Amino acid sequence: MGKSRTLTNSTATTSEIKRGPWTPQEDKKLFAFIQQHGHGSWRSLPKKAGLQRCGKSCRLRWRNYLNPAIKRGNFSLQEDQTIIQLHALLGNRWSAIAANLPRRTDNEIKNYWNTHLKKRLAKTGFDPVTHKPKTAILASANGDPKNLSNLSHIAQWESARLQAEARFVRQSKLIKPAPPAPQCLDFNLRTWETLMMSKSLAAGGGGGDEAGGDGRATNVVQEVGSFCNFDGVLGNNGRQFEVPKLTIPAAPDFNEVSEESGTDEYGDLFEALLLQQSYTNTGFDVVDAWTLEQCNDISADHYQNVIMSGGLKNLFMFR
DNA sequence: AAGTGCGGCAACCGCAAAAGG
DNA sequence: ACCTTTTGCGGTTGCCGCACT
Repeated sequence: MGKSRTLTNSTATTSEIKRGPWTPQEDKKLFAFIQQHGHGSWRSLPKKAGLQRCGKSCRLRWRNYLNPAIKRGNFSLQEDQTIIQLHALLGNRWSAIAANLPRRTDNEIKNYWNTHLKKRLAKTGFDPVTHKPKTAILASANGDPKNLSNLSHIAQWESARLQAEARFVRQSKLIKPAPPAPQCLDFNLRTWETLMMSKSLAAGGGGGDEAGGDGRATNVVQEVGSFCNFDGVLGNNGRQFEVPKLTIPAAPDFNEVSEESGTDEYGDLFEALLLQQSYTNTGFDVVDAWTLEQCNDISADHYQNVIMSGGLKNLFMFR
């Protein structure tokens, strides 16, 4: 730390080793040399290639920039999701994450995480380290009984996460492509639970304020109702439970809502959807995946309604 | 037009693990 | 078994360019 790159170019003491940004000429030399001879020993490469760099610097430059096998440029939505999912499982093990993203380097993924994804998670109310909803963390910290449902969701998430992690380790040992794993943790189940919770609250004769004291659960039901239709029954590995199948009403004019719209009025919801998509695909047996294709079928009107009522995000955050 | 602040990213550093002698 | 060298990894820094004032 603190060890500065002010060393850069300033200390002639370290012989003639150059540091700092690479010039096109240097890139050309390194590239041509490796194309012709391979890199061999990195330590001896600079001399052979006529570069005044240390081997380590050459290696880094090749690995993160010059190597034609690497892909540069914008990350796709799929890649975003993969990174978020794998980070939830692996933490800051960038090389392991990179191994699952063909042609991407660990350095690039690390930078992308730190500059984009971390912020996106934080913005949508998730802790970028634990991947848990911040509100849930707070609730567990103050032991508020009104937020017990949060705790059960956290436990559910954590349990599933650990299973997924164990699975990941097993699969790594077997060196086999990872098949989808059978653990139910999906949007529909949570939606269902939220619905059930709300119904029981309603049946208990409470008004809206019974739901966590702020009427939110009732709002959630209303929003789910305005937003989706429920049907379908499914089983899960012998344990039967009935879970509503989520379908999104089709609407034609959703094109105006896109990822690129960024900071428009749909931005928050869009990010929540992206996040939801990321978590629901964490290698679990997703009953009815909430795909972006489905998102594209949501009408702008629905979006606006939900945004204005301000509750959907809370649903995503397991309220 | 100039100054300032901020975000993104390339590159560096130190440490750990692996490989070689 | 030990030591040295090489490679890999993750955290951090600082330059550069863009946006804003």
